[in-house]
Amino acid sequence: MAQKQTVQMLKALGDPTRLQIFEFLVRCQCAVAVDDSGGVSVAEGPSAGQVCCHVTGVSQITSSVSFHLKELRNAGLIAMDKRGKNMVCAPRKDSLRTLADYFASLEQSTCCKEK
Amino acid sequence: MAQKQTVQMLKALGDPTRLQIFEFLVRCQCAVAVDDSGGVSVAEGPSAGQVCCHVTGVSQITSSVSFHLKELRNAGLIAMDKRGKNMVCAPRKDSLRTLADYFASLEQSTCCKEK
DNA sequence: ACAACATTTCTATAAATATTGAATTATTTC
DNA sequence: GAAATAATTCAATATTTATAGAAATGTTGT
Repeated sequence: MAQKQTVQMLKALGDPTRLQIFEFLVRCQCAVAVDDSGGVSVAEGPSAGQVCCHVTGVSQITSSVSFHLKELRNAGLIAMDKRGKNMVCAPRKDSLRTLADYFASLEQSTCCKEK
Repeated sequence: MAQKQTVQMLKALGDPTRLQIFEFLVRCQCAVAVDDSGGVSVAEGPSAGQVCCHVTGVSQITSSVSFHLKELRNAGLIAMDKRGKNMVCAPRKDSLRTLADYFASLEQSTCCKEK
């Protein structure tokens, strides 16, 4: 893979707010599965508004969350689909795999095994 | 692990110059192993000067490389040992393991397997 | 068409970060 | 002890990035 894209992903996650958002989206894929409110399905993931409410627990500027979500999408870390008024967000599994593999292979390439 | 430290590592690697430096250090642990010049041992890793020369291939401001190396060290990604006039740098394996595990576990926690 | 809602875009501001060269510190060698 | 070398610190600048609120866009329901 191009190094440029790796940098983009790492930079996107190298911000506390964005990592929080991203982790929420990943975890939420599970949490929402048992949510019977019907508002959000597992396949869909939470809306930007839900992400927004979650970030600080109480209030959060929507435009700020919008900005960070766009950064995550531009880095290829999440997918965003428009569903009516809402913007439905979900993590991209391939990006997680890419990053996990990247660090695993770096770990392998270190010949010097001790300490 | 603390989320704060994860962010710090990702931010440090989310810069093209630093990722280049870091990858060089990781690869060099192998490359140097077969180097018979005797100048650098496997256990030691390359010096900051060698890193400096490598980054752009030809010339690179030393203070800039020094800055980036410090960032990598502060993030816990590399170790730096003073050896006479030189600063010997080597990647920290535990950090690679930590990051590989982090993304692997995130990948696992996504219930929604399809797509 | 109008009102309510969700999200994005715009504009301005503040804060963090990268880059550069000069000056400084520390170490080796003569 | 002085010169040479390696690396860091310092100070100035340029660039990028995050934050915030207002305005604009687009969608739903009446």
